[in-house]
Amino acid sequence: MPELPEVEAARRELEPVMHGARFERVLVRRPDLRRPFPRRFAARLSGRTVRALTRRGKYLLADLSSDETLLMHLGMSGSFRLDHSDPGPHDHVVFEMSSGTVVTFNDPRRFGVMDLVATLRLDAYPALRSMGLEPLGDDFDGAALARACARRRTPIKVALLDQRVVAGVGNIYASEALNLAGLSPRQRASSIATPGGAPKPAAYRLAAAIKRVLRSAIARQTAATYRQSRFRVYDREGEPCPTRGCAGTIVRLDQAGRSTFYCPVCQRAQTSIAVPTPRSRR
DNA sequence: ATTGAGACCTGTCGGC
DNA sequence: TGCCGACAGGTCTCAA
Repeated sequence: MPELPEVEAARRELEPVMHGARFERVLVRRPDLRRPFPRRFAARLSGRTVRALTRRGKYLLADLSSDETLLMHLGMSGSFRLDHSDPGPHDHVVFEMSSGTVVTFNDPRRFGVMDLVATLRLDAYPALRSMGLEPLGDDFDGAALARACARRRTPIKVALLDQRVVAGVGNIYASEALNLAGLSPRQRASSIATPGGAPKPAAYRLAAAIKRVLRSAIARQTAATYRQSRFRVYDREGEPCPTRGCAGTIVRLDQAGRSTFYCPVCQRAQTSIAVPTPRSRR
């Protein structure tokens, strides 16, 4: 489930019941997710008020009145539920909020994370410290993307999954954005930048495609209609490429152990890697 | 310093 | 029907 759009959708769902509310009771029904919970987890939350609920990449951040921040990551299979049903299997954490709502965290695979850190030291939190720009932020554009990709020799698809390059993009939307931008997932990340790190046109197209794909996914998530999302290429091996005028067929390929879906016709590696560019300075 | 492979954990789905 | 392997939208660590 959770890449940036899904996490943002969760944030928007939780915000009304958590923002300004107090943790009345915290139930930890299992001592660990991907990592053990921080010590005295429930006690440190109880009685605290949520001053703000924000998102950074795939993390949800609850700013607490105790000057600590609750970090939540959904991993591969995490989700929140707002109801009063009895806890079932894989319901690992239950928050009873003063707003009257019960927030239940469910995570079958337990790749999720819950952590507490002093808000003043939030920036030093390892996963956040090295995290790249927010793709929906104003400062993320072709130039920023090119800078982040310059000098990376991995395939561009693999680079997009690296949270240090762009925050919040995962396996689905990496494939989606590359298709929309008409870029091959196999070309080197550095191929969208000049040797000096300046953006090539592909960098602008890709940055715009990332924004567009994420925004439309958020809109779909937020829509009350719970219909299964339709993807351009993800999980569509053998189907026709959605690009207008393209007669290609989606293929699947393995990159760094993850599935990539793309159209070999309209996503041909543009530039054969080394396009000699005129003298450029660093 | 990068990069790839393996590990973590559980559920589901397709094939035999 | 039932079993078994392959695979799943994410990180983290380790070794080359």
